[in-house]
Amino acid sequence: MTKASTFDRKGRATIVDVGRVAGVSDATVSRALNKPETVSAKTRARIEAAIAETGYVPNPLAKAMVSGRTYTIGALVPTLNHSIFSKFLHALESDLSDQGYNLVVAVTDADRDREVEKAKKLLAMGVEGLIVSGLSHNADLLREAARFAVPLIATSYYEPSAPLPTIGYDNKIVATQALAHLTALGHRRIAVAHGPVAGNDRTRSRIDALADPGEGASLTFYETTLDYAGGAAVVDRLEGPYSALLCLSDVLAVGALFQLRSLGKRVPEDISLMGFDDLDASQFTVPPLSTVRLPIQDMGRVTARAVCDFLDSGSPIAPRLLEAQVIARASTGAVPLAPGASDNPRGS
Amino acid sequence: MTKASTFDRKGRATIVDVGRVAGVSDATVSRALNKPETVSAKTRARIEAAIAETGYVPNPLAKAMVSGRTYTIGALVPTLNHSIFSKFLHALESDLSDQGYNLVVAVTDADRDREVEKAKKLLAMGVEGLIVSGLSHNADLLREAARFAVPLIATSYYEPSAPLPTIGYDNKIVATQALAHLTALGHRRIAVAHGPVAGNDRTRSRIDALADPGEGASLTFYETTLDYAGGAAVVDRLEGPYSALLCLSDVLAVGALFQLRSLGKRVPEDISLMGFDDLDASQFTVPPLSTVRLPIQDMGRVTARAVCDFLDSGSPIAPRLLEAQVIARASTGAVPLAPGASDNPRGS
DNA sequence: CAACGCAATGTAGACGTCTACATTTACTAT
DNA sequence: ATAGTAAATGTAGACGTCTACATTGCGTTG
Repeated sequence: MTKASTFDRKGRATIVDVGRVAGVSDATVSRALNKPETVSAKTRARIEAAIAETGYVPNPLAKAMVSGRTYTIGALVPTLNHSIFSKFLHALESDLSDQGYNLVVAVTDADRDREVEKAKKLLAMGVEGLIVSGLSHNADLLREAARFAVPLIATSYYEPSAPLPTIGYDNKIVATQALAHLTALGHRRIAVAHGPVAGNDRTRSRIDALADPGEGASLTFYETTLDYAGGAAVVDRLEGPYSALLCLSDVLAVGALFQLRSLGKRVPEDISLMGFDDLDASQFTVPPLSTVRLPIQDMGRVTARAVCDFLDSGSPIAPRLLEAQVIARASTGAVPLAPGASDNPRGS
Repeated sequence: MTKASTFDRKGRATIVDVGRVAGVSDATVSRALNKPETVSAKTRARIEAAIAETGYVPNPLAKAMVSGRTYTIGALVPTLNHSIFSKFLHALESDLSDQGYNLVVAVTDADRDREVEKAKKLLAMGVEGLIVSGLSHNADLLREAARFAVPLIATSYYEPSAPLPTIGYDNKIVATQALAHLTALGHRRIAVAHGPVAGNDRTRSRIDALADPGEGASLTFYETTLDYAGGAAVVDRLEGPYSALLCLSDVLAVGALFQLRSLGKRVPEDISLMGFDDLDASQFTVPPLSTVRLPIQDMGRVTARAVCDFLDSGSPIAPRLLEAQVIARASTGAVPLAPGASDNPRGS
């Protein structure tokens, strides 16, 4: 009943106030809180009453200061508007949380300078680990992480020789898998749509992997903006008798699909369409989209485990390759028998 | 050049070590760091050298402990897999960051108990503010926030009489706006698809607002899962001659659209289709989706400002109504003249 | 040259919690 | 009863940084 009025030096009661009220020392209160079995039941009861009376709540900062731990991990992502990243964060948060860690999120807008800037903020607030996307970063990022002696992990990428541990898929292999799906269906003349290369090493690698397609295939690349409109735009720019359009992102593929259909092209009869990422929407488009499912969930899980293991027991963080999987749906099919017979009335 | 070897009591050099090397007291080092103008240029130079030599990096925890501030805000969202939430967080993070705050994210999976649980974790790590979605919460949530004397804001909701400040749109008004768009086009028999009501007060309010539609309109409600498949499923369950399908989420509408098209129904000739949220994809579907654009970006901005203003200058957090906007696109049209005359040959 | 004022730096203790070690208490076994 | 022991609690100081106040030193002014 006694209001906390006697304790509000700056408002909050401390462990010492609790001790005073309960008639014990602050050490005993601390023990009652952290190792209840070491304090007698009677005393514990008195302390609990005192806590209730004073409205004591532990000061997280003091605790962190003593333990030197914040149980906080920082993640830097280019954007939250792409489901690939939000899914990753979802999985990451889930697992970190299970292991008692919190997740701080910072958005970089794919800008390397902003990335370092925000990384510094995160470090200054005490994150114990830093997770970034991809491999191309401002050199200061590595330096800062090292200065603060905080582990730094790159995701969405697998490159064992990188200067920092990478956890993700191998973008080259993945691109090759997608291409293989198309060539196996007989496609040779293939258009490839992709988002901006600048500052996006994942896109870069995928393209590189396709540079020498083999199998007598010939690829033509179309760069565009990474959104539905970009996918649609590529369809308008398409030249030549492609039998397949490979989009290095499902967002592009869905955009392209809508545009193809509104132009009256049939998928896959006129042109096969393949995406990348396996968005939620991709299995519900008409026709359902063939795509490559990236191991995003796994990536979140594995990354979370790796950081936590490192922080909890010092096990070093090893690079880790995760496998992607081609999902063949109805948007890809065999090459039309008469390849030259492409008569499309006033198309595009 | 001298390695940090003399300072690694537990690894890191402290301000005291720097002082020792520079031949000054720790207070002077602290000042050199925080109010450089109060220390002579000569000393400052020596201190900087000492910092470089020792590899000193400030301990965020000690700093936070003294200042009593963490500059960290916690956000609890049901999921990160829905772009409505990730967009909100994107905007929120952006603005918080501009004002010098960090954002900790926790996912609740729309489970109230998990919500409190995670809220406690966030409070225990020292967040200075808590942001949640919607109005229905475990009672402990309010209590805990109060115990820690941390402001708690509900978003995606506007309800000035709520026990906590709300920043968002009025779900009833918004639903009414959508319905008005359809009735203005002459629709009277309307199917309404919505996600699970349990634990989702936003959906609840929208439905309530439609309970008494007026205008001689008659609505039938279909509950389904909140994903593309759910939207598609509703189409299959539809009974009766509806002239319009109103989906209380664009995800449902897009799912429904795909399904309608694969059944050969024309939109909007056979049935008008309206969504809710204005997803990125919604303007690129075929036909583009009429929808209600929710002020998500604004909500992030306004919420961020409100918390920061409160923390920085104590201005109380006031409820705030944000306006939604009907976006009329091609998926909605006038009611067909001969409502019964629906003869479409295997379309698409 | 004394007195003053200001700039630069040092001293000391606070912030709230934890913990190694010391002390007290109570009980058991002889 | 008495030493011995284990359980319960207290004492003191550490964690790293900040800051109010005290001190030092120097230059200016009359």
